[in-house]
Amino acid sequence: MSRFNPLKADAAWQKVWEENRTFAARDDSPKPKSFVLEMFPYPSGRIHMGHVRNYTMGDVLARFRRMQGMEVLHPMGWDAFGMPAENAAMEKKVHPGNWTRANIATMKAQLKRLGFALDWTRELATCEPDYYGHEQAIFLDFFENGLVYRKESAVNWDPVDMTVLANEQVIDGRGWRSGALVERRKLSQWFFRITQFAEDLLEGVQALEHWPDKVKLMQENWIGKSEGLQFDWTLSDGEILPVYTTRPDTIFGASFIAVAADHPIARKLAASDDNVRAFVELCKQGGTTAAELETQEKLGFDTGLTATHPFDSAWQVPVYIANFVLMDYGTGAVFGVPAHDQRDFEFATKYQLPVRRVVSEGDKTEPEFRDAEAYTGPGTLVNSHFLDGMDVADAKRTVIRRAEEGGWGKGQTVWRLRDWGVSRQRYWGTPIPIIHCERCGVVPAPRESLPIALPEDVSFDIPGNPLDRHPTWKHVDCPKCGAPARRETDTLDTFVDSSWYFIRFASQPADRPFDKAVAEQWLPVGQYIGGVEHAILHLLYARFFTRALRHIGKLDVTEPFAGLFTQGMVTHASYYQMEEHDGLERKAYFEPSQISRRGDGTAFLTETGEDVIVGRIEKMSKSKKNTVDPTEIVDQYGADATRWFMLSDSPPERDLEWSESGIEGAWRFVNRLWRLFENLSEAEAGTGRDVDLDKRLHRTIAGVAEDVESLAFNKSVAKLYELVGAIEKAQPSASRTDAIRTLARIVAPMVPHIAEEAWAAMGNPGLIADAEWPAVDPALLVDDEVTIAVQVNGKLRDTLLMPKGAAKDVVEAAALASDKIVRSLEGKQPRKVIVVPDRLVNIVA
RNA sequence: GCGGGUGUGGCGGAAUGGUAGACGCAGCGGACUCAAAAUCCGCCGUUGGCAACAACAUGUCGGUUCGAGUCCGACCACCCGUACCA
Repeated sequence: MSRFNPLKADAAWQKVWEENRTFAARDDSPKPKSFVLEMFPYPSGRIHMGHVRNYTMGDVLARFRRMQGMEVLHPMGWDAFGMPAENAAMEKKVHPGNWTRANIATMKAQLKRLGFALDWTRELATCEPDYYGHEQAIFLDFFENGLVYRKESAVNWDPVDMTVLANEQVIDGRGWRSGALVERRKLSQWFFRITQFAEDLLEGVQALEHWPDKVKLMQENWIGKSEGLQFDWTLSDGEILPVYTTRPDTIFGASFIAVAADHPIARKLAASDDNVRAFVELCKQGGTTAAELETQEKLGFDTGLTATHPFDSAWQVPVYIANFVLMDYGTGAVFGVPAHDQRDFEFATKYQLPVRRVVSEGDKTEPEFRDAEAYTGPGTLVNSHFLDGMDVADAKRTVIRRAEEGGWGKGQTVWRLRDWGVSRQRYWGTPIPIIHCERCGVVPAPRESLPIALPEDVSFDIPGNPLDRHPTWKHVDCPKCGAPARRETDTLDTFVDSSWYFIRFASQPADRPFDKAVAEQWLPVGQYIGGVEHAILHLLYARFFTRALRHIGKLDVTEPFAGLFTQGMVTHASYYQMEEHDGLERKAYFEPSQISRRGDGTAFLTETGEDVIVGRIEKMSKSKKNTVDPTEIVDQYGADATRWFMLSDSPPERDLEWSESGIEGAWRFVNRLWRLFENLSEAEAGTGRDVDLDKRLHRTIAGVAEDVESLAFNKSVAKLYELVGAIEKAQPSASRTDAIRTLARIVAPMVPHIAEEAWAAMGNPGLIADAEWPAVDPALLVDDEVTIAVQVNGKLRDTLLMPKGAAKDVVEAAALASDKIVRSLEGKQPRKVIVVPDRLVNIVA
């Protein structure tokens, strides 16, 4: 008997699949269509275990759906634009394109090595003109339909690197790379009008049945709908100040007004008053990190202005400038009701402003507010003139109605969601197809000039955008008037690239982004699988794209992803020693391959014997050096064992801890399978039926199908272990032979190489990848005998083997006759006997 | 702070309100072997007991129920998201 040779089998079957184009999806197939998609990778260099887990899950589902008779689209591509390529260009002096394409080649080979059932004929890379050219066409479509616009917007500007930084790249107010103090700069930038679809995006996400609640909630919060009143206050200098509130009911609890430091009123005052200017400057200081905001003191500056209460012209409230008011939400001005808003309460306490109760809390109705915290709960309006006695909702409606009648305010919905700024001052991205002409202004690039390709001859020696300083690229004649003009040198946010790649996978004509009819055959994606880190931005942007495309009549799909699954991370312990660096303590990490563990859990460097600290179990990352290269594992154990381990043990939505013993267990299982398959082809088939084994087989077929359908791979793995154990123990019989032959098909989606090997060895024609999922005989799913638990006062005392469907009184009699039960009752009379048919008997005594 | 999730043996985890701990990993004992690897058989929550068995046990405390890991209420711990959103 030989051991399974994965190296040989993997390569052989991967070649067969490739030559037969087994996994190429046919647009014209008469079969029902299924689109299985995993989030495409960024080509960072090599694949990591997270990729392997993600793509294995999708692969099992894709192969399973094929076996169920569906035409499956399971494509792969590369999210190939982005910063790391430019960083590599700066550090290693390689062109971003060469670096990226070399990484793609490496990673593609690594993915192929795992035997994924991918349709490589549809492979795409977003950094190639035959992809981003079509993206430019979509940009022009959006532009023509008013979904794209340009506006001045503040950005984080790194004056040394001469580039715009994302918020995540600003650390303690300094650029992450240069360390220079970041400036807020106004730049003219391109925006997608995502807020136009805010309501629809919110309603749509709520209707997605096959999305995790967690992700739906995150999207809802991000869109952030709130309903309230925008209304005017007249200031003592005669200006009108619009204020937005979600609590118009508390209008009679108003204590002060606060405006943002960059509010026009504050700016106007700052121009003539040094004290105001000093305070405004103070507000701009301080970081924007979570920790700092939390501890930051609420600061206010009394402008000396007052505002007239809209319901009482004699009532004046002071107007402050405050550091906690945001200019870009609502109107940049709030009115403070300290009794019923915690933040207002803190502010009022600090500046000794009145705190007046206007909503009752239990039996507390008096206007004097003495509690240590604001009351934000429900109640009846008190001390509020005509609102007294109403509940909060009624009072809100009443105030909004009065404001609208009086012409000084109106009910308004405000969204947290902002329009999507897509301009990036970078080289390695999709050029924005726009030309700036001094005479004609902003002119879209002519369609026939697409794709507008990136120039290859660029340098990264000096900071700034290489496109902007390229000697010729940006100089172009205006398409309208022919005068010398300038190309837009900003490129698109890489999230734009990933907002429509799934459409391009479904249909990829050469002359346009996609064919409407063909794309609609496949879309929406039936099952989308990826990391939860994309729960908000990527998924929201993709949902915006399909809506925008539908809006302009290009594609009749609303939701891009009907089913979503967010898988957990692959984790591993990290190992480090503390070392001193420039007087600072820091961790120096070691790779797991350098480490040996002792029985007590401590660890040391294998080579030197030095102790190392065993750190947290956390996501595999290069910076923590706690990565395990999938390729080394595949080379050692084969693709099937690696895949099997990825599916075992941990529920897919939870983190999976990598372990050496885990992969060895998977390898053992692959060999157990192999022994069954190989002995079958050598030994003569048994005769006679083994009904228990038949039943177990059919239960497993049904159970595994159900588990795979719901992506509960750890459960299907457990069921397969049980079946294999039962087959191993069973005496030879026709049933056992059937079971082994069928087993190959049940495991095929998970361990496809050994399954093909077995399928061929058993003399079957064709490929197991094309075989049908085994049929379940429903008659074998029911048992004729059941084990019934017998409890006394809810505690298990005995079990009975009874025919299925036995009458209640028969079961009860059998239970009461049991020796163990008689003993447990200790002579007490049963007061009550509960019989659950085919399950249990509970005797209450 | 707010929102969400998780909490079960040494570990990963199973369990439509109905026999808690399936399955895997690790460990222990045995078989085979000159020996090892591989493989096979057995044991494996805690405590007491030779055993039969009993008691305890699903983060904590309470509740609903004939019966709770599962439902309800309060709390604790950890993880994730978010950031002064008026």
